[in-house]
Amino acid sequence: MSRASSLAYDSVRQFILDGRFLPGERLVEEDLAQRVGVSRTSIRDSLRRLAGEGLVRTEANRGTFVAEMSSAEIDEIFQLRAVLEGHATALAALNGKQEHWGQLEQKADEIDALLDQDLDPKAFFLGFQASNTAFHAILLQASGSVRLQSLAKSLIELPLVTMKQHNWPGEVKVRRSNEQHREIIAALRARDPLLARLQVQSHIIHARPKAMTEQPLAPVALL
Amino acid sequence: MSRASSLAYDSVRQFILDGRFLPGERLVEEDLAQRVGVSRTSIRDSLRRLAGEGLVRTEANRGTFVAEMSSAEIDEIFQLRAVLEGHATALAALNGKQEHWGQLEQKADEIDALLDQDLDPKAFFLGFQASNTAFHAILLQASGSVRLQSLAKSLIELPLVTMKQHNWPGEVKVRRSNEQHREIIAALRARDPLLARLQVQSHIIHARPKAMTEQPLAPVALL
DNA sequence: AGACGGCCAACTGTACACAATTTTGAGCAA
DNA sequence: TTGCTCAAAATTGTGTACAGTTGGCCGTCT
Repeated sequence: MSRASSLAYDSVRQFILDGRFLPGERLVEEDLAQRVGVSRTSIRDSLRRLAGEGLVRTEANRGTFVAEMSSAEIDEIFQLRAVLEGHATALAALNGKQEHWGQLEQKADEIDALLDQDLDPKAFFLGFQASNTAFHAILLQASGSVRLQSLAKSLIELPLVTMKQHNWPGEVKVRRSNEQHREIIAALRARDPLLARLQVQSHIIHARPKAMTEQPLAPVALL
Repeated sequence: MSRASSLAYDSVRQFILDGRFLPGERLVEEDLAQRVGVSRTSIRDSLRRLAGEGLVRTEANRGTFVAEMSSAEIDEIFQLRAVLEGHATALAALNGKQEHWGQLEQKADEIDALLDQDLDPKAFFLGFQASNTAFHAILLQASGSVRLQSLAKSLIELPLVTMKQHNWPGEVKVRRSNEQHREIIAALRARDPLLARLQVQSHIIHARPKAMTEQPLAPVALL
């Protein structure tokens, strides 16, 4: 599982995250093989891995397709994120190091800088998403639990595949979101696992995309 | 991914869960291929899937090995289970159907029956483990969240690989454990998500294997 | 026209052969 | 004995050929 195989994995993954293949679209092995420049073997390898992460869905003898997610499933995933990242944050409050708090603050600063900079919406959103994802990644790292980290990371990127078309947070929401980041950092500095967990849960539930459909979302049952 | 491939997956998985391959042991692809009676291709396929579940660990160009877990990691997994199954139970309290409560009760009855039956320890343990796993599987099903279900299921079986040698719950513990099962069912019937969550968390934390090493376990940070 | 059935094309599933890499161990020198 | 070198053996990684399955197309029958 070396050069060709990881190249295939990275490429196909990127194709999906880029939106070059849309949810529900069929991924033809030979086609991918030619695009990436490796053999079908390596492509199949990567599709198995991606299926494990939930980014694609494979049907026996019929092919593999980019995962589609209903808004109900996306909501489900955000609730799971709230649970897992909440736990991670509680652990971080207990085990995290000073350096982590600094890194978190840096990401929050980056987001504030973006807000002052007034870029065009697309560039702004991309920048925000990068810093925001990094913030949550650091949070997970600070928990000290590798398994928790990998579980949550794959959950975080799942909705991005489908949400690309819809969700576009306004500037106000980003401001409020970053204030929450500051509050989370404060709770971590105070080594208060309960408060930190609650704030992260609230932060994530707040961030879930609403009104993708007209149906009201299921009530949140976190505590 | 049909006949040969799923046969390979099921077989290798069983080999590991049976203890025919011990933690840390190397899994040679051709060897497995001969045992199962399929080609290396299908075996490789199954190893990729198992790696995704965390049951094996693959090193580039060096082979794949049955996952080894330190007692710290196992403890970590039990805490994650407490978080995830706790959440699942809260959802079950809200969304579960009457039929689920009946199924749960049936599993609890099975365990009580085992206790009255006084079998030899080995048979007893196997029976208990089957019913107990089924109980938790039903709980997850009742949550109505497929994703949560699959995440938790893979977490549940991870420690079994390593714990096979060590953990052997005494009869008293099983009795207490099944009382907790009854309490969980009662909370579900009362449709009380908070109580149900707390009881499941307590139940799982209680069940985690202690004293595999002499070191004290990390404190639990659930709420 | 519509339903049925069989053939063909496209694609996935499986096996195998060859390339690349790692491990083993024999031979040799200090 | 210990440590080193290097080549052979073992094992994984990759490409390709072939087998099996699926789904659509087209002709036939009612």
